[in-house]
Amino acid sequence: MTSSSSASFRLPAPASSSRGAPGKQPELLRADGSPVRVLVVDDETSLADLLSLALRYEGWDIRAEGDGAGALRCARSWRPDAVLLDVMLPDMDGLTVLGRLRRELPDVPVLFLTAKDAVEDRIAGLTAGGDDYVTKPFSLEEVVARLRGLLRRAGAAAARSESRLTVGDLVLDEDSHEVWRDGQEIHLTATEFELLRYLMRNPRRVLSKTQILDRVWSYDFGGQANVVELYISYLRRKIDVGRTPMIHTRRGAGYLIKPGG
Amino acid sequence: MTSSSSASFRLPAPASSSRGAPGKQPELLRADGSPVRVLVVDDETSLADLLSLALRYEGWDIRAEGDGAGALRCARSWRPDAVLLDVMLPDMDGLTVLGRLRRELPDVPVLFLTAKDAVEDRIAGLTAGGDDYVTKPFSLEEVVARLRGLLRRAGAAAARSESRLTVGDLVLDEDSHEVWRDGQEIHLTATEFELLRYLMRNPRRVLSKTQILDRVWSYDFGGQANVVELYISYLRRKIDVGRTPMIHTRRGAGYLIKPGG
DNA sequence: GCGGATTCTCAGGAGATTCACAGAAAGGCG
DNA sequence: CGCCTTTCTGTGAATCTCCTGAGAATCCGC
Repeated sequence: MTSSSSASFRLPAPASSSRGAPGKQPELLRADGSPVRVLVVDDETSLADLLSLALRYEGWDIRAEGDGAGALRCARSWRPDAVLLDVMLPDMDGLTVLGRLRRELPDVPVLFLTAKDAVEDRIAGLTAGGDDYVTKPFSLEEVVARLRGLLRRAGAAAARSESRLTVGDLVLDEDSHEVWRDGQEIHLTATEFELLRYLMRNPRRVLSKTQILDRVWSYDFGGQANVVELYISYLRRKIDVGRTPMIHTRRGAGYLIKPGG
Repeated sequence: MTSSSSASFRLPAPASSSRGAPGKQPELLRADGSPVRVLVVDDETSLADLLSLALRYEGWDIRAEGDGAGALRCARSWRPDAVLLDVMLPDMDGLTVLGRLRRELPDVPVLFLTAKDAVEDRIAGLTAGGDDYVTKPFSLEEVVARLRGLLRRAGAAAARSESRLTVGDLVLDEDSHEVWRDGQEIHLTATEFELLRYLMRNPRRVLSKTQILDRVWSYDFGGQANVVELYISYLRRKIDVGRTPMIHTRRGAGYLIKPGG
């Protein structure tokens, strides 16, 4: 076997200032400092494009393939650090692709994309090796979060401590889905949690309602943009009530979160 | 039993490097600090792949072989710390393989995989020397646990003879299968025990119902995901009744266990 | 082979969550 | 200051998730 080129990841020194990539929190990097490589495999071009765009924005190196053959070719030559794999592909069974992929990249984590109606014929063992999956339709935040989780766990232990986001006295744990403000635990619903995570991953940055909608709600959401206002309101009630507000409105622009004061 | 003929699972193949361990408890290591080596011998590729994947995720170094000849070759050159051996191999009798394996690796523990209808006393004889066995179909948690037990007892683990998991005042002994909450012993059925062990091996981490199903139920389970809810309910009745709850539901995400509070 | 223990399906119900709608409140501008 | 726009939030309904009792099927020890 070829010596595994699987990179171990490390985190750059934590800092609160923005960095190369879009003002995000600490980025995952390969051991040599180059960006993490993610292979996207989906035959629906629109989806693949959407995903590629979003993941690129995370500062990752993205390559997309539309079928199993291409995916395998790419895996072989490009050696990605993670794979985003639609289990329904045109040319070959998703599981076949997976099998060959694993033969090629034994230690690379895979995030599966599955249709929601395929839940019934679930595939045993899909998550057995620490892999994960999301069901369509998904939100981009969800995909990014899961992917980060996989990369984090697949990488060096050093990167493991980083399952928490912190802004001021507000802390969010991505593993346990717990949130604390000033040490006090706060219960959030799934949507509230994803919204807050998105805000906290972009501290001090104005996010428009459209951006939030595109990012936190699933891509097929057809409702009113006003849900964002509603959920911001919910969040405020839970984390800003009676304290120095951290969520701020920029009229005509959007919302942002920043440490109190 | 819904004979969901849907997807028979096919998974990847072996390879020789190790993926970082998950956010697990103490890891087993060899004396020199390198990962423990486990040789998987099974002619059913899908099973061998599934096992390789799961064991690799434990942080172990895995190699897989499909027949007795390959197994012996690998044993000789690679010197594994444990062997996972299907007693039904195409080219030679399981006993023969075992015999030669023993000549090669006298002190290495072996975990047998056997069909459920296999003659029990024959296996009993095989395990006389401190080896162990699991019957197909098995759950990954079971295999991993047994393997950990064997390795621990064989001393490959550098002083890490921890057979107990502790989360708050909840204690689980993997050797005796006993469980205590606040000093009081609690009787659990086999499935309840495995579920609790899985939760306790991943404290403060949200585990989805799919993850739990993939890990705690046997790989051929074709039933409804709602068994997980049921067993969570059983567990709560036994360990959380009238006390500070330790098992928590994260709606839309999964379950997690954490010390009271 | 018998009887209790265990595993699992099914389905009803409780409760949580999501979201639209609409009026109230706040901000901005002439 | 009055008016228009944008944002906030109360209400309620539809939906979804989860919990659990009941009972059938199966396993296991004796």
